[in-house]
Amino acid sequence: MPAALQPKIDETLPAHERVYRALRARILSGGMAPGDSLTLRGVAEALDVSMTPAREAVRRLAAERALEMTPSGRILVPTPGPAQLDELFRARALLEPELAIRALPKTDSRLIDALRHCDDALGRHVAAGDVAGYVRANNAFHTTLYARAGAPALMALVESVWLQTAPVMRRVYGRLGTQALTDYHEAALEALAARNAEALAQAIRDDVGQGAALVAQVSLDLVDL
Amino acid sequence: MPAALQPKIDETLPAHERVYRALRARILSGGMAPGDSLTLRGVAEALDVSMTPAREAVRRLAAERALEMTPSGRILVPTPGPAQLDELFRARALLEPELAIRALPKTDSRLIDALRHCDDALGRHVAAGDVAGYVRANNAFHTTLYARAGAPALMALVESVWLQTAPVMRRVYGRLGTQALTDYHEAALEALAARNAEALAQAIRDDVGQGAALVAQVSLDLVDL
DNA sequence: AGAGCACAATTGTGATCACAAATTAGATCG
DNA sequence: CGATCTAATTTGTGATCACAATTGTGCTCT
Repeated sequence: MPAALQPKIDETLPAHERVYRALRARILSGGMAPGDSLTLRGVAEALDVSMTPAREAVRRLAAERALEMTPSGRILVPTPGPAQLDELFRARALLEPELAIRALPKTDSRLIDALRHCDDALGRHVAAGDVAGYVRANNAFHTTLYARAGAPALMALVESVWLQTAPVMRRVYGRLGTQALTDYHEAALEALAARNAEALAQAIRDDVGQGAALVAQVSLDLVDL
Repeated sequence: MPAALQPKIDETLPAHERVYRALRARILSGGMAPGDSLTLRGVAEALDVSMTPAREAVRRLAAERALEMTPSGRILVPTPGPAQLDELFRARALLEPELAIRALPKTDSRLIDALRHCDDALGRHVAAGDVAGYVRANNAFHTTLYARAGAPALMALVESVWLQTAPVMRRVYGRLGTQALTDYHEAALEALAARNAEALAQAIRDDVGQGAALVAQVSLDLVDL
């Protein structure tokens, strides 16, 4: 378990919240691989808090299915099988177009600029072969768009799914080296600018579908690790 | 905060798990109204545990958005507004047909019998005007069906949504007295027996839509409480 | 050399306590 | 009589500790 767990953390926040955000950011950015194990004392020491807030943060992540606590009490990053990954991408395909459509009427040029900025950064990271940067920019694109929907309940569901898929995606992109990825974000941006709800939904579905296809392609290789 | 918080609890389970299940069951069965407040010491004392496991259980429910912890630290049952209720029923309309369809190929006569049993009990409770019984039977019907899908990731998402809607539904049914409710469960059972996926999905969508309509009908009256 | 076993270290669980912030209650003043 | 300020109480937070179960390790015996 490497250090550098705390990039930029507000000191005034409660300890359990700081731990939660640190772990969450690390999971989303691909800093943890499926099967990795954690200890409460390790997390607590890394973030300089006691065991109590560390436990609360871990249990909160476990409730979001981002971490798993085995009956015996061990804490580990879940290893979703092909069936579970299918569930998760199906949930994305159902929920994310809804969020995008709800964001559409609230879209302005500033949002489109911000999204285009995310997409540019994404393209740069692909060109540079920076997997971590790619994952981060991809997260930023979707999160920025969906946040505009102003739908916290739906957003929470999607974020739980992203937390569950993040560890595998990091591995998937690492395997494929971000090669030959069709950029459906461009299509989404065009639909956004044209105020075309159906085209937007389709672009999101395609983007999710591409992720699902990549995972399916690699998931067979992953079993033998 | 009344007693009778523990109906039937395994003593061997960890304390935090017992507390979680007790609170969860109480929320799902309509035992808590939106805006109700809890205290860690109150929960702990009611279930005869210390504050630590009570806190973990409450925070777990908070992660599932079944409870809310205000910045100042108060614990209360959320009061979703019309916009959030729309989100939640939209999520149900998107996710639950998927679960039903996944349960279809695994359906056998035993499952149909179990579901019909739930539906019968539901009808009895409607006739008797037993709101709590109605809510419980309705939960049992959907949970039994969806569990057959064998899709834990999707199931977790749906359960989070149910936890969020449960407190309002109890109030809604209490207001309407379970009057004149079209029983879409019958249609679902027929589609299940006929192995008709589309009809099944439509029955579920109708059922969810009816719930959404009821909430919309009553939500205006609820603001002035 | 490999399987079985006992001992030691690790680890999650839960209780207790001190503390600070927030809420409530009560008294006082206008 | 009502508003406001103050004090007492309530309440969540987080640290520490003891304990039991699990895990890891090194040794022994075959």
